[in-house]
Amino acid sequence: MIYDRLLSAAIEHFGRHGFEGASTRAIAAASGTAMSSITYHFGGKEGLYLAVAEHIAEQIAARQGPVLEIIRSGAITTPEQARQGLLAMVEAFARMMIAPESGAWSSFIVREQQEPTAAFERLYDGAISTLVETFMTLIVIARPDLEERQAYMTGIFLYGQALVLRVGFASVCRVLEIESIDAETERQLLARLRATTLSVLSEKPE
Amino acid sequence: MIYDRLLSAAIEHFGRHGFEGASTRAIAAASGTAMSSITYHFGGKEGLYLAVAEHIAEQIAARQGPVLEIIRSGAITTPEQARQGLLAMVEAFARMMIAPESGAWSSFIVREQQEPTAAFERLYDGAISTLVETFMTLIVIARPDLEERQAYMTGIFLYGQALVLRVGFASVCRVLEIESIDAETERQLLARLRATTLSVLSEKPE
DNA sequence: GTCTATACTACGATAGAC
DNA sequence: GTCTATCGTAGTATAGAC
Repeated sequence: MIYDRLLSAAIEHFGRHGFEGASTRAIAAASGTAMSSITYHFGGKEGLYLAVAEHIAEQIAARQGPVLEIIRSGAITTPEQARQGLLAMVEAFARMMIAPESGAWSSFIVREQQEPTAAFERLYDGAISTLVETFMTLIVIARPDLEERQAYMTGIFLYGQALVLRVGFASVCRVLEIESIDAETERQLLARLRATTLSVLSEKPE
Repeated sequence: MIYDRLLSAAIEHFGRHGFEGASTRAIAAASGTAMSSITYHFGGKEGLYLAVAEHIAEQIAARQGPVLEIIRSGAITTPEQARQGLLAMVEAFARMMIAPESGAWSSFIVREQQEPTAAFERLYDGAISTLVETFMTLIVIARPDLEERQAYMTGIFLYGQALVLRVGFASVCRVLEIESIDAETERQLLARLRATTLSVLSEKPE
């Protein structure tokens, strides 16, 4: 119980302020417990940080799991089937980027991408790798005109479109003149993302 | 002289570790001077942080300035002209994302996007706003079939494609099985980015 | 298991010598 | 202008009471 409260407070604090920026005292206080509980349950600040990474990986795997399930069960072979699978994955990813609940996760991961620590291994092996591999398998099928490496690069750019919704959040809000992403804006964003994704996937060689 | 050394060390430290994570002692040591020099020149840690934001904004403005100059001088009116302008801007931005020298800048900006402080105002007003406004003007011209808001969203996604090269750096390297982005990979990435950007800009309504 | 008390380190700010 | 010395605060870790 205190274990869980510590973990969820830690996600918030580490996500918002980074490893150095977050304070174990503040995390303990937010959990209504003493700082030494962190030592008892996680062995210290670093142990807590790694536990957060593992928890995030599990949550992502759980959220993206259903989509992956559908895709993998379907025995996808045609470019059109692959396109539909990719659309579903991009949309699920974009929804996660938009959801305020996952804000701390995204920040946590983004920090780790730029300055990877041991936590990045857990994130990548626990969740990201599965996503990326499925995605890359599909895009190779969807774009048979491209070499494998070129197809991977295309996949990276497709992911980037969704990523910007979180990583460029402050600028996105300024451009659209909003404070946060409301339901209508989200609908429009997803519709537009669908359109741009489709046009990239249907891109004709010049 | 010491002023410049402090500033450049600060960019590196703040970019890598964030505001709380960076230590004034470490920055001073890296500059070969005493910590109190920071107080003298910048008034304190926060003053130094803001000075870094301003410096980054200037650097970006200087780097992206030439492209903006060309675009604005050309009196762009046709969709085809706008497409060429957008391609140039996206490419310039992607080059900046790939360049290792700008790694600290990007990290600095990304942090500010997710948890904006007073430094974000300086970044946005000093550099980002000009870029974004030019970009959005062009995309409205390039995609006359879209409403303005839809066009803006499309522009956001286009930027995201380049952004992922920095923000998802660790994953990009894993997918492409490289340690860092070499010249040949950079060439391929830019070529692919050009193709996906073009297909988004030429997207036909269904 | 959880809390209190304490030890120890590192931080940023500041005063004062040069 | 730059450095040294020092202060107060906040950080993590740890020992020990309950």
